[in-house]
Amino acid sequence: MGALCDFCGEHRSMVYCRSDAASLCLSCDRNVHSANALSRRHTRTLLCDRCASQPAMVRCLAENASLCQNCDWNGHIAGSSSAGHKRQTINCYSGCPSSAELSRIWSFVSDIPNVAPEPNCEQGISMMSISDSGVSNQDNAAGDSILLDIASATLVSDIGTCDKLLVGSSSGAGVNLLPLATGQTETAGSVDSTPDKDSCMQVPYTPDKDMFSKDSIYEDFCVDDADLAFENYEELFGTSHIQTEQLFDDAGIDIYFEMKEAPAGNSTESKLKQPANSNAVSADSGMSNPGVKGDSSVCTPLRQARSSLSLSFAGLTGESSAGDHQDCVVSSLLLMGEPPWQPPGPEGSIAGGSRDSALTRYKEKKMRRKFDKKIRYASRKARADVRKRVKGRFVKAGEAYDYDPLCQTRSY
DNA sequence: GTGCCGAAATTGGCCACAGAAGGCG
DNA sequence: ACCGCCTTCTGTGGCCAATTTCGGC
Repeated sequence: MGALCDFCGEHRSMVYCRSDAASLCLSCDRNVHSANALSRRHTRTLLCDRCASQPAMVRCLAENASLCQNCDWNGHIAGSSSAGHKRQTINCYSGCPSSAELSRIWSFVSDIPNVAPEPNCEQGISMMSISDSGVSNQDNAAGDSILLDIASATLVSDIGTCDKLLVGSSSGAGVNLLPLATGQTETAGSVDSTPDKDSCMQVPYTPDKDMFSKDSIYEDFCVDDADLAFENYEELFGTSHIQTEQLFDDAGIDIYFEMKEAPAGNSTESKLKQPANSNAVSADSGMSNPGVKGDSSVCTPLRQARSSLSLSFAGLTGESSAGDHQDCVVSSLLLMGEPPWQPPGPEGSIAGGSRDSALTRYKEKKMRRKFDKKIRYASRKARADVRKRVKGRFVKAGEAYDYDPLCQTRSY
């Protein structure tokens, strides 16, 4: 740490605002994000203790440090002595929490400076959205009520509940949980840190057996539920049905059913696939970069999936909450290196039947949706249905055609 | 285990045009 | 503020070429 606040340049930065792409001290964080309702929606998280430039994804309990994906990966790379460190997720928050509220929730952060209450910020903790999930929730059974609330909400966090957490609030403190912005999984319990959401590799982690031994976690992963997030998203932002459909198209999710079968211990390959930048947006940019296209040997399906993802959200960047949701929901679902319901390694091995079941359900739903394609303009469809074609292409009225949908005849 | 090759599967683009949307007087 | 005219943009389905994946050797 030690980087200065991007805003005031005086105080040590503590949190990272993804929407602003800025590291801020707590004081400036409150000032900046109390300006208006939109800025209050910016999701922030702790700054990485190691590089002090990226948002922290996990808290390493052994090192007592908040780490971004890159640093987490570098520090807990497979095979290293620290690979078994227990880690917990650090999710993002929004609103204008006071320093007291922050210190209450980020109990592991000992040096939260005092920040004067921001008069413009009417909503403090009630607006705040933070999730401090993981083992500490279980270990600190006597924690305060907020932590317990968070814990209870997080412990049930699977894909199916993700969207609920996003829009709802847990009981009591009214804390809204926001999934972490980048590839961090929503997996509760000990963190299965996924430093490389860009590749199909496996990463070291310390699984909470209780979490993953429950078949129900995997069994309950329901694409229907996951889809809900995107359907709601569509309702909120008007994205076309087809686009949302593409989010979970074959390449988009099938890779998560398939890739877990990849060898987990191939550190060489993993290294090769590790992105230079763990930032989700950057990673996506890289994917859309034509220069990357040449590398067809690396996880092509993933690239395709993410390509469609970036297209789907092409118009939703910027300051809006949509961008935040893109980060927090979509990224966490699709950009993570592995599916949250499937921890790597033997301990995470789930009965093949459950996996097949999930895969089957997904495929069935996908087929349904393909046939359920929404037609926005029935009149256009009606016209297209009767329009004459040449090799599938529409032809001008009166010109020669080789296919007439009405009578299947040719004009020549 | 690896590489090559052909087959199969998937993807994206093209076409014309009615109607929606927006700008302008 | 409302209206009419004009221009631009969008979406629709079938086919095909290009690309990717898969399986056999």
